[in-house]
Amino acid sequence: MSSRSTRNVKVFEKSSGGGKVSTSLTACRKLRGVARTRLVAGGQPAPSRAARASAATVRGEPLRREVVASDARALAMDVWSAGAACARAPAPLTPAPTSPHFALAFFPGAGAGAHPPPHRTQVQAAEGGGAAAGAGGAGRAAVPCRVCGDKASGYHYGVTSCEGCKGFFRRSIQKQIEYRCLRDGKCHVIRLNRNRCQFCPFKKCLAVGMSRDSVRYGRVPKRSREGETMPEPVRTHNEAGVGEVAAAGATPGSAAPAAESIAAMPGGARSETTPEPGDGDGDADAGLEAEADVEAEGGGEEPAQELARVVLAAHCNNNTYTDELRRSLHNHSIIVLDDSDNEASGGEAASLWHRLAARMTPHVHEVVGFAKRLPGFYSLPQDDQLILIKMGFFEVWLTRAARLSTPARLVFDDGTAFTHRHLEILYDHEFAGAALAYVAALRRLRASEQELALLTAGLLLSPQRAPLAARDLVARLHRALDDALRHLVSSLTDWLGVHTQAREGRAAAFAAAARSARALGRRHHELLWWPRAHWRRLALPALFAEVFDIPKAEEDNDAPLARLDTHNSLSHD
Amino acid sequence: MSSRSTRNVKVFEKSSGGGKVSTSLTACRKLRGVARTRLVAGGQPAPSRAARASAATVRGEPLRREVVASDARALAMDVWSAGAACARAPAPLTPAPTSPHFALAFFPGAGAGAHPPPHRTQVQAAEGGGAAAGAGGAGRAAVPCRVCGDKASGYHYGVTSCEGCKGFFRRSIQKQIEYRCLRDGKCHVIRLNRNRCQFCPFKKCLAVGMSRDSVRYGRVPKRSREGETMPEPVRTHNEAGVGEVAAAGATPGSAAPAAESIAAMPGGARSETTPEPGDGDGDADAGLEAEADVEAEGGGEEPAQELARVVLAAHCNNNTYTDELRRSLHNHSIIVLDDSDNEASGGEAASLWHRLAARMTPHVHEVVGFAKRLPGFYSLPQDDQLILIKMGFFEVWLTRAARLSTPARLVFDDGTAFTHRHLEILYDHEFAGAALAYVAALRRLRASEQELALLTAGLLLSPQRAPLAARDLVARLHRALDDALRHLVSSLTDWLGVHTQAREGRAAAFAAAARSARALGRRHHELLWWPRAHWRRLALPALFAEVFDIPKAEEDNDAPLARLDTHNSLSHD
DNA sequence: CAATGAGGTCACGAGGTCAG
DNA sequence: CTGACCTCGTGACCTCATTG
Repeated sequence: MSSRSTRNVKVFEKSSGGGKVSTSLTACRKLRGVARTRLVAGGQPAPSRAARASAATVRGEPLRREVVASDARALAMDVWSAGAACARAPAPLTPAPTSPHFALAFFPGAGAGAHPPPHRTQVQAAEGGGAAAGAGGAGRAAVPCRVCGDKASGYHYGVTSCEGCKGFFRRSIQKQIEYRCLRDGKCHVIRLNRNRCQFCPFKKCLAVGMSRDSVRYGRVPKRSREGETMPEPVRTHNEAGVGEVAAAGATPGSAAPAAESIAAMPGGARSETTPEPGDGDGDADAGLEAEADVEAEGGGEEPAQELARVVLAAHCNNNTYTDELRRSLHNHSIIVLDDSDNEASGGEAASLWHRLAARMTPHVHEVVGFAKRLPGFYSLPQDDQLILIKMGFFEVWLTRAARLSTPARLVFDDGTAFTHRHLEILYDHEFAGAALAYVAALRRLRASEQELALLTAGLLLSPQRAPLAARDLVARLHRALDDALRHLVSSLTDWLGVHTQAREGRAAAFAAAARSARALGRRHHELLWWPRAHWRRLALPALFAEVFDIPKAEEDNDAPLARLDTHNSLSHD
Repeated sequence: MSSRSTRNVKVFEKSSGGGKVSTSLTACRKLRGVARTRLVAGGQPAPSRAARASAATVRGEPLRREVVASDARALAMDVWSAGAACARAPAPLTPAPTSPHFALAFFPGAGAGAHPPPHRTQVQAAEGGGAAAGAGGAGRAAVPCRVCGDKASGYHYGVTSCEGCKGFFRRSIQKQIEYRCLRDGKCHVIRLNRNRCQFCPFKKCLAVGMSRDSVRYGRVPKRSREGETMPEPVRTHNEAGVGEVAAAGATPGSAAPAAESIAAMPGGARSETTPEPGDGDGDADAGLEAEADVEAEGGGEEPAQELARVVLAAHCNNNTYTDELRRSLHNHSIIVLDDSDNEASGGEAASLWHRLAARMTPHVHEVVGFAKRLPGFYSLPQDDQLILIKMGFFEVWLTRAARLSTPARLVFDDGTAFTHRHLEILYDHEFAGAALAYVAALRRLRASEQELALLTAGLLLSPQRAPLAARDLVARLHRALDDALRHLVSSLTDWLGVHTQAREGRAAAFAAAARSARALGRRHHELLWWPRAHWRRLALPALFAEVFDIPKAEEDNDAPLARLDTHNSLSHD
């Protein structure tokens, strides 16, 4: 069967719907692992493409690295288990209906019995040398699945993963299966035992950032193909325009954290399972490097700048409300929700809550990812981490959303907008006004990416949150962030030749913004009484419900996150 | 054969007949693997290029396929859909997949993944200057794709668009794929979710003016590089009898069924079948986006200009009464119908009706194509679409024909002319005079192509047409067109340094022309009593009869205009 | 020639399939 | 149920025709 005949078959099939063609595949397939590219290349007229292709296609053979991975993990665990353990037990003041699982979902490390290793250093050192950085060759070792460590087959649902986890995740989502762990919900997910339990692996999938929304279609963007690992435009130092420059540099990674780096993910933190970014480093986001640096030594730079850099990276890699998105939305219509469907007692409110939840929920992931990459966050007790996220989410989200919004409406990343009226229905008149005012004020500030990063980080790490077990630590972290922000502002305005007063003014403005945000956050939590009261009828997305402590469908109190992002268009009854 | 018949979840449908795709997916499914499996034997999965290529390259014969959503339930997690679409059982954990039947019946559609915010091409942006809204002229970073907002890579098919939308549109046209929306056909198309649905993005493509006929070779006219000015969609090529030449060298395909129905047209589009019985009028929608509200901060074009651009594109691509044609006709003799053959009671009239129909019918295609590309037209209920076309056709046609005509005769594109006397025979004395007067008035206006486009668009989208279900929407659309025309007129006259009065005068003149046209249209429909009464003897062209609601030869009385929707208007020829 | 857009190419990932 | 494998739509790039 020559290629031609195959073609014909194809054609034929194409038109009628048959399912063949594979014939020729068989032939090719045999050779594949060896040098399929080569073959193909030979026949192709375009040399350049062939070259590119081969470089891209040829992948090492399945390489068993579990051992390595395990080892690394074990190491990390040892180092951290102590602290983690301590932290977890004592916290008696859990917020509302916090289910341990919620925590687990976000902090897979805990599930494994230890905290994720903030110190990637060791791991990376060990791994990095061997794989990526190594000899200049393009020889990249098999990339590990971020969920189970098996050999990844590609980038699926936003995460470098294997066929198994990919399929598992797909099925879970499609069929909306609810899982439950027979054990303690802390199974360690690795290839060897990933089928023992479904709940834990699924949880892990989510934890590492799998989401149907994190799809990357089409061929991989840039290179990352070429052999040499060109040290990305790593900004060695913070120059005057730090904020801007950094933003520019890191944004591509953030808008597409997923796409760009095979290693990095929006979900943020890498879990203990994946010891290292593998090849991803080449185009891995600067953020990782920054973080690594910090942990490693943090030498050279000023602490404040260093912190700012890390926070910026965390921000850029976990935020989809980018300027770019704003720009693209500007050129299109903003869709104001229609008020068509509703009426009935609270019908409209219910509808709005659904809409709101649908658009807000995806960002929970981002904020969590962001939090996880904030220096020191990991060292907090688990419960504190949860509290901070639950209490700070709205504030951070609103602050980010301000970028797309206008004084008249809150605009989401899909272009839909909530007007004052909508907010009024959801919350109340005062709140609606206050929220929009906050947004407007923030916009007037024209905060840079760097400033936003520090501001939101500060909102998240607020020591005055209710019952924090490690309030002192949080306070310390917060102060550091605050200093960094002030430092940044003054250095910037300084650079711009602004008077001291103006400088102070800007710093004060940020402080005021933070206060406003926190006030809004508090009020927001109070106003959640409505959805809490109507939770049964609302059936909001699980994750949304979790963050805001809204009771959710009774049945599975165990597998809360199972439905994560499986938000659904609910019933209108 | 069996192997052929089993494909995926895709169901194929032969061209015409508004075939429904209701065939069961399930049925097809099981068989499939059998035929295929064995190939696997070989070994590794080789993305055999040969196979791939054939699949991609071959332009199969015209084959219409309906891509059906593989899993309707997938939308469960749709975060983007505003209104929850299918209300599934309230039970949150229903693992039960929606019955395929259900899915097909209501939400047959393309299942697709989501698009993440992945990669952002390395934008050289680098500068963080304030977002000077608008006129800055200075280096405007990345121009956005008019379809999805992504970074545009150029001007494709008549629209500034990105590689993705460009490729998507090309494939859609080449393969003549029929899409369906899983939801309500109102998905907001943006980069982030453009892959979730195919129907809506395609609709959007058409809505913003994409057309294969809008080819523009060579470098872009002048500026427009950033400034966004609408350069006349050059209509470079347009062979003689253009009508709608079978563009695409592709589709050497078999004999394409001569689309003899209002349905088929190049501007082609598919309309959403299954108009929700409930809210036929549907509110705003994608099509509207073109003229929908634009965020206050201003961004891209003025809504009016945007609308004008789209309408102009639609006009230029669906009108053979061009200036060029006028010029070429000038160099030849206008053929005045001779009165030789006739006599007999009405003999002459019958003959004239035939001649008229023969020359007018081809333009039905054009007007339909034009209508289909008017922003918002798609969102109208099917019945309204039909009504508007039926009622507006004559007016639009006459307005267009004015270009070739003279105060004494109506000239068709083949050079034949109908004098007052002819018209008198066909209609009546008053009408003949009025029609010629209208033509004369219009000629005196010396309307530009852009003005003509907006004028005719306004004629088509007249809210006062009889029983429109979505009269409000039509009214809105009409107002937008009206505004655009007024805006155009004033800006133009302004530019020419004309006095305000003259400006007003011109705007008023167009308004008057529109009124005249509509009056003529109404009268024309009344005067159709004659051909309606003599339909049996006349045996006029089906399409002609269809537009004017004249009984026609028995054949298919069933699906007269019904074919409008089911038809894939993209088939050329 | 350079610029530009149509169209082709083909790696890539979603999602389906079906032995195991 | 799992997961290796398959098909196909996607979209970043590439080639080529056209035009200033």
